Amino acid sequence: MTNSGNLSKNNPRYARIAIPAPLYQVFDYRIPSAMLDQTLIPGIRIQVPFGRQERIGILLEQVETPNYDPRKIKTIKRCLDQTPIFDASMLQLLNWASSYYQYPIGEVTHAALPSLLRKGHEAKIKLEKMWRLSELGNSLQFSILNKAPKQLALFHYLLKNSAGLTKSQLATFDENWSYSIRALIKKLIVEECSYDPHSCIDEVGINEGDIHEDKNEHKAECDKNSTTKLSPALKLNPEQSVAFAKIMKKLNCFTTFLLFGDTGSGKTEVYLQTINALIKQNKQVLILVPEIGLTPQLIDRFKSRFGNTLTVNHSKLNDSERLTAWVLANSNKVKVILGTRSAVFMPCPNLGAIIIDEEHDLSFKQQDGFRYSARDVAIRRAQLLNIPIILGSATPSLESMQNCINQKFELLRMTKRAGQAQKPKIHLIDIRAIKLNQGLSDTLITEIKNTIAQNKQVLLFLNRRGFAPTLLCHDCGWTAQCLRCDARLTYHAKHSLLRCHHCGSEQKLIKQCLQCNSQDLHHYGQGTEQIETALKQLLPDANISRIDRDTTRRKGSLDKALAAIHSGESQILIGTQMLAKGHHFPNVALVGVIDSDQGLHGTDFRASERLSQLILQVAGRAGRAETPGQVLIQTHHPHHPLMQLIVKQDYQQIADNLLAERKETLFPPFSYLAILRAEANDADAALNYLNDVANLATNQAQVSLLGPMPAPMERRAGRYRAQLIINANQRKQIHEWAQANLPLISQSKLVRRVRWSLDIDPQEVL
DNA sequence: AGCACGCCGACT
DNA sequence: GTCGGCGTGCTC
Repeated sequence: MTNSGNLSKNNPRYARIAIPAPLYQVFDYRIPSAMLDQTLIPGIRIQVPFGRQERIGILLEQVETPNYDPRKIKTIKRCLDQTPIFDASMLQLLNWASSYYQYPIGEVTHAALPSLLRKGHEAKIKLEKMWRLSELGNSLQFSILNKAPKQLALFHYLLKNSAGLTKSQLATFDENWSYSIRALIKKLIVEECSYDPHSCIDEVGINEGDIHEDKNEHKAECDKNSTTKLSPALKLNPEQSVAFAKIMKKLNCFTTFLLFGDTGSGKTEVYLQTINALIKQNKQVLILVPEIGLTPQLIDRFKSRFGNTLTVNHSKLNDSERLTAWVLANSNKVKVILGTRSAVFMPCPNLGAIIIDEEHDLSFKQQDGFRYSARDVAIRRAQLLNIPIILGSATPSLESMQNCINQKFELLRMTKRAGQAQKPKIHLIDIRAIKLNQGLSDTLITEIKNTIAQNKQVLLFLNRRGFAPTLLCHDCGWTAQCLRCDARLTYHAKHSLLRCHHCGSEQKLIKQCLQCNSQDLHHYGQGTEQIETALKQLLPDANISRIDRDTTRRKGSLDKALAAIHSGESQILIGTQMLAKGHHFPNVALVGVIDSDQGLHGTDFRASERLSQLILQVAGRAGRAETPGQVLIQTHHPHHPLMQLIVKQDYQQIADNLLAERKETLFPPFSYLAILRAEANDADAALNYLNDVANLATNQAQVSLLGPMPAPMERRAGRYRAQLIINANQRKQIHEWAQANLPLISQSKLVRRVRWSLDIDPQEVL
């Protein structure tokens, strides 16, 4: 593939470049003679003229014969890198992803980089900003600061630390440091500085201690696995030991493990010890967790174990923090790379294993643009590098379960709770024909009271925020609908609003029916806000925390609420799935699922799978420490077979049943899907476009097409949506069909009127 | 995607 | 007469 070395110097050489543009092709450029002596290694960034603009692309390879009229070929403007920003295996991975997900290679390479690198920033990081006294400041009489005690104190502190102080050092000295510093800078007493740029991190590696304030801890971790300040490994129970031993046997070859471990069985400890083993071999480990699961708690747990050999890739990092994380991972000094979906593309020059926690989680699939599955890309990455990958879950996806049956994955099963904890007991509350108190049955209310009386916490789960999902006119039956979506508006009592949860639009609460002017408007159904209100009436003395998107919108409010829960200040927690994932609440003894029936009649073929995963996950929040837990599920379908299996907490059986169903109906994992979606401003454009594609598409691959049909919620945010489902027995057929028809899809004469997307292995068939 | 070109309607 | 609406075409 890379033939740069083999070409004779006399032949004209062309650079084949991936350019970020929604175009399914690569672009060839002439290499200027000045660059001909340089070794242009694939994977470097190159700036080129593109149309009337300039763009930064990635060199894929050098070729002797361009795929374009040589007279029209333009010349490279400049190289941005000496050493490749993507190594050979990463380029291979990106090429694979581009063809697998049928997405332009230039966009794929673009998506795999932090934004500063996309914009042409050097692949190095500036060291942390620091402040020190200026020459003037050093020769100063303090007396002129007598009227500003804070500034004076800071001045003395800086005088003692002539080399300068970092943001965090200053912040520990005085939390309002930035005001004082700014004032001192204005007076020319203090100047900004940073370390010598030559000691910047580059591909050679970081200069120990320069980045992290805590030099000792960093050194300790880098030199030897001295565990001075770091928490020690826990003792593994027999099941954990077996799993760990099986992983250890395959450290040097590609194996996909499915660590199917019930809640509390100690999956994380298996990860941690695996990581430790690899660090001892000087290898790196990449860990991906769901978006919602990358909590401060989890980060702390990893930090306390691996100290500064860790880099984290939050969704909340800013551009330069992202670049720092990227450079650190690339430097190979950082051994543990922890992140969400996009971290699957983090550079790891010495990667020894990949871990995907909660592998069934939806957030591993990107839902717009480049619609990749980080889990599947990670498996491919592990395969290319010939290293093991561990997928962990208490409720694995049916795809992964089937892959174990097919022996594509190696199953590691853990059923015992680690430590003292016992499995919670799950009971159903049959709420058919039962009078409910704002959605709550008497049984549930009584148990809530009992639990808090015993000084234990209660967690109530309802996957619907707001006060009530429906506002209905009692006289004529009219309901408040969103003007831009085919959806009802949700009543939010606190702000007296009607909100659309699909497009975000909101309006003041109306007092009169818009159809018959009646004032007899009622709200129906319950949301988390209503449950909170109801419980405040029922238990006026209880401390209640509600956690959903409405209460955690402001930065830091989630952390605050979680802190109140951990301190025991809150006795009752009400939340949506935000609360169900990733958190440990050791003192929760009762989990209540207020409405379990939503998922039973979903339109998506994965609705049952998702429902059982979610309920079992919520149930797992109960009784994690020595407190035995109880789970109560309110349902109208107590005899539904799925509900019965959920009570038994038998996910294996649930999966077997659902797999049998999928086999019968030929849905994934027994077939493969792609969806061509389209949306447009007028009602017919999207359907017309999809009809055009469906009618003109070549079908050598013999796929079956379902539709075109309107999307289940046809209108959303004022746009009409439609979809065409492509279904086949073999993965290959999907790709053949997509490849053959992509020109038609992207260039149909009706395409200008729509926005379209092709989704390979869609997760939501909506 | 971005950007320019070009062709039509409604303004100072 | 020009400003600017967005339909169309192109990017090595």
